[in-house]
Amino acid sequence: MDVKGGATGRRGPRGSYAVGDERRTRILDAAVEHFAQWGFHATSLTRIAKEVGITQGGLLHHFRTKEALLVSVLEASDENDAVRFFTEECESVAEWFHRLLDLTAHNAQRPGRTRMFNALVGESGDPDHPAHAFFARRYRTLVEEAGGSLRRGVESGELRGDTDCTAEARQLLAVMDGLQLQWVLAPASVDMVEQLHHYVDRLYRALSTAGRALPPR
Amino acid sequence: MDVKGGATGRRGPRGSYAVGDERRTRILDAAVEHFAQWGFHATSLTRIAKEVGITQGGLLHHFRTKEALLVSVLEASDENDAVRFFTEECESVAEWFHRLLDLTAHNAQRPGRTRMFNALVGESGDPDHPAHAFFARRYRTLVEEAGGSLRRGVESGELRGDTDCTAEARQLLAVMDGLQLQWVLAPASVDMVEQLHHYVDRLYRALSTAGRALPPR
DNA sequence: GTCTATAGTTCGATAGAC
DNA sequence: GTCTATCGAACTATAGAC
Repeated sequence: MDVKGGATGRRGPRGSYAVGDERRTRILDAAVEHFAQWGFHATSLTRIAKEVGITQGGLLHHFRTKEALLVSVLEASDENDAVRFFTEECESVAEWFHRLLDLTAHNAQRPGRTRMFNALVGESGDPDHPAHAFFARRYRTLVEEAGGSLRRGVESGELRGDTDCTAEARQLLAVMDGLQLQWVLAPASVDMVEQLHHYVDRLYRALSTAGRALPPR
Repeated sequence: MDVKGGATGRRGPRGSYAVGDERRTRILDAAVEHFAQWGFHATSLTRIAKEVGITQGGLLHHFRTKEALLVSVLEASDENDAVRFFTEECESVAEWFHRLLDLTAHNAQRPGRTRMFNALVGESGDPDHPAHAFFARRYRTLVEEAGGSLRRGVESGELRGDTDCTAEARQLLAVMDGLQLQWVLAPASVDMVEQLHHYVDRLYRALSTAGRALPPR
């Protein structure tokens, strides 16, 4: 959580940059909503600035360019997502599946971020999109990490030896993303958690050596 | 394939609007690529016009507003997609699954349209987006039709009686959409057809009364 | 059917006052 | 750290000539 420029103030009660940091956070939060609604290209810095009560010039003091703002938003939100839920080691694949359900439940609690990811992932198919490299790398990483979790399950004997871990990882991510697309368009009609549970339940039945449905926590 | 305004000219060799129709088609094709790259809001009519060799004013003769162009693009491409692949009755669920694989293979052959759908679906989570109603209705329809195909399979005895047709339909659409997102970002790393085949194969094994993998065509 | 011209906005980014 | 002012550019849509 670094600060702008070369600030050297130290944190503390009424620390010297506590105010600036809070403004930064408010900008990031507003930016999420705007990227969600407009995508990157059509998002207006002026509108974001107005929302947090400053001018466009004032906003550019915190983020030098529109693209820098995008990068900050993506990095800040990914840190609290995939890293927290995906990367951590799990004692079992079953537990890891439950973590994915937790993540999905969490996403349903913050429509802004979920909608933003839908909008930006879709846009960033264009190789010239400023987030293209970010999302390409993100999926590569997520497939590797999810695949690794499954592979450990194979090695521990929890999953069958003929499991195609990479393919299953990709498929799992696809289901989660696809459910998010449908949920954003009709939140009342789609229960993401229930749907994903339905999926991992059958998946566990197919892949586990026990051949049983996903055990509860 | 109706024409602009209230044109009443009849088609024929050198028909009165054959030229205009071809221009219209070229505009629509170009628009697909631009909506794919920029989404709706950030797409520029001037750039589309330049691509087909006319001016922005000339383009607006064929489509009175940007939004009218979007609607035309969506309606034209949906007609040749879901309707052709999804709606038709199938003699069996197995055959219907093979049709979905055909559709996926078809989508892999036209990255422009596939990317456009990714970009617009993501953007249209915003209720104010000009395509929001279109996509909300589209998923409602597709879930109904896909669910209907499965339900006929239950009634014919091909699928188990306890199949949750609506949930399976939603899940199937989610997998297809999610795979498209990953494929657009890394076409060389993701084989959509193979991945979907992997999915429907297991799905058929789980849902069919025979309990066997998807039979080949 | 396509052009030019233009009205009326809005945009990202820079520069400098305070 | 925020503001004002401003530049240069792009945008949608309209109006009217040909």
